[in-house]
Amino acid sequence: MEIKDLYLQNSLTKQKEKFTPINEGYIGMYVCGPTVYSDVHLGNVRTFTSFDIMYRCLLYLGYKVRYVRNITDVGHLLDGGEDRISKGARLEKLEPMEVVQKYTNGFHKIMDIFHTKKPSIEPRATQHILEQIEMVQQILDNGYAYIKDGSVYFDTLKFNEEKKVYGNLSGRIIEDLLTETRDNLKKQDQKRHPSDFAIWMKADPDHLMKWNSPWGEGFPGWHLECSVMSTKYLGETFDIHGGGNDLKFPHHENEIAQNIGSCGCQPSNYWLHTNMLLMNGKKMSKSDGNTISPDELFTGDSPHVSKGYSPMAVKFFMLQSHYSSTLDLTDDALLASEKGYKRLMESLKTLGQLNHKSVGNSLDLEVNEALDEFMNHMCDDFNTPRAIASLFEVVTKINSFNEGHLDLAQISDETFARLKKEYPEFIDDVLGLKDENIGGGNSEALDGVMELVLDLRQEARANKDWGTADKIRDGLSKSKIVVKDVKDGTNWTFS
RNA sequence: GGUCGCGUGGCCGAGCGGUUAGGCAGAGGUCUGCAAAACCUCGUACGGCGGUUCAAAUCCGUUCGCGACCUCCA
Repeated sequence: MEIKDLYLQNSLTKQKEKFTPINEGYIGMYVCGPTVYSDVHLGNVRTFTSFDIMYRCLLYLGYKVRYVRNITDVGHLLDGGEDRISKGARLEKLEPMEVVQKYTNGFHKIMDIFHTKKPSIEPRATQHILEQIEMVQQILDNGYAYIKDGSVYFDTLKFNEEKKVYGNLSGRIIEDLLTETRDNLKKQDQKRHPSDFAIWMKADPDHLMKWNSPWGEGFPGWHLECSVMSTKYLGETFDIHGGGNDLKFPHHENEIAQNIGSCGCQPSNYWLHTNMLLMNGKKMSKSDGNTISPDELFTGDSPHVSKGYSPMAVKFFMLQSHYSSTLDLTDDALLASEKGYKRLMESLKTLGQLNHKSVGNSLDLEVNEALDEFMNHMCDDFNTPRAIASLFEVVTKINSFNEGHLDLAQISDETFARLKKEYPEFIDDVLGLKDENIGGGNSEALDGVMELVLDLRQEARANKDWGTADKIRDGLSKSKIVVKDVKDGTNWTFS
């Protein structure tokens, strides 16, 4: 099968390039996952939702994708040199792995709520200590690292002199890095150069998470896990590497250095970086406290929002901007997105109710064009805002057909079949948006009740008993059910 | 301080040399018992100042404002 051309903005080359996979029809994609030391926040959600859309889109295009997203459960250092996971453990009097499990569960729950697909493999750093030790050894053997008092450091200066690539991704110049950090040398006493970084850290006796290694008891450096796990599951060079753009430096830069330093090859052909979610114009950040949790957003229990917003409304809000742009979270924007999302969902329901009988095809072209545009925009670096714009072209068509403003008979059977098939696929399979009002177990019973109630109201209306008709409508509205009289009957939806 | 990015109509947000982004809000209309919804029409926006060009929101220079990274962060 012929797969449609896809163009990606590659952070490594800073250019938009036509995507060519290493193995035709197959894609290896690695995304840096969360560090599980506290609850996820919305910024994490935006990033992983963005990559989920990419994953979905690649699958829809017909690729076989192995999507690897790690869980970082060790190795992340705090300012004081303390492991993040250990810190969490000490504070909550839990085993480190208990902390890891707790927040991993929480992360999974939120990703489910946002209707994202599970990655093909979700490896953890602590499950790959042996491989990490091996990679440290390889880097040492290749001469790009040195041992200092039980720790192993990556020798960025030597690496750069030989390979000339350090700083390519993040646009740093190694000489600048050397001078720029000269005044904090005190914290870097073991390093030869300020830009060097630890790939293996010696552990203090009271450190909770530590392993034996050829260099003594210790734990792996943060950047190492991604180098190791991407290599293990996707090969030394794979297709796509993603992550938040705050990981570009030092994390991804160091990751590249480690891969090249151990096997001599560039880990990924295409690097994609998602931009930050802002709130009040500032980066939403756990460490700064400028944050809102998914739950607070759902319940509205936050000074930043006037009410609660459903997960899909929030997701739709995120998809209305490009993944590589910053997105400022505001109450007004959320309000607007919520309505747009509902209109989109309504159109899906309306489409399902259309009865088609073709007598012509004069409207085929515009329907097909709008449908074509969706994937065209998705294949242009996953331009979800434009793709959604073309979806709204279709919304208008569907509603016009429904209202009789456009003649549904003027599209061919073939086009109608395409509309019925692809439009819901675009929304659900590609964008991962689902109708939140469907399901819930009691909908069958509710449907029956509603049918009866609306029948009664219809009788009242037929008798011009407006008082009763309006009473029913107002009463239902208190239960968040909106009644709409259309030309041949009455519809209802949740508000 | 160094590096990079951004400033678009009331709000959010695409576009990045010439053609309608889109959503929400607002105005008018159609429909309707009323309402809601839906559909149709409408705003002529691109921080300031210069420049390049037949043509600039889109390129160049400059200036102001904002943000990100340089330290853990998606």
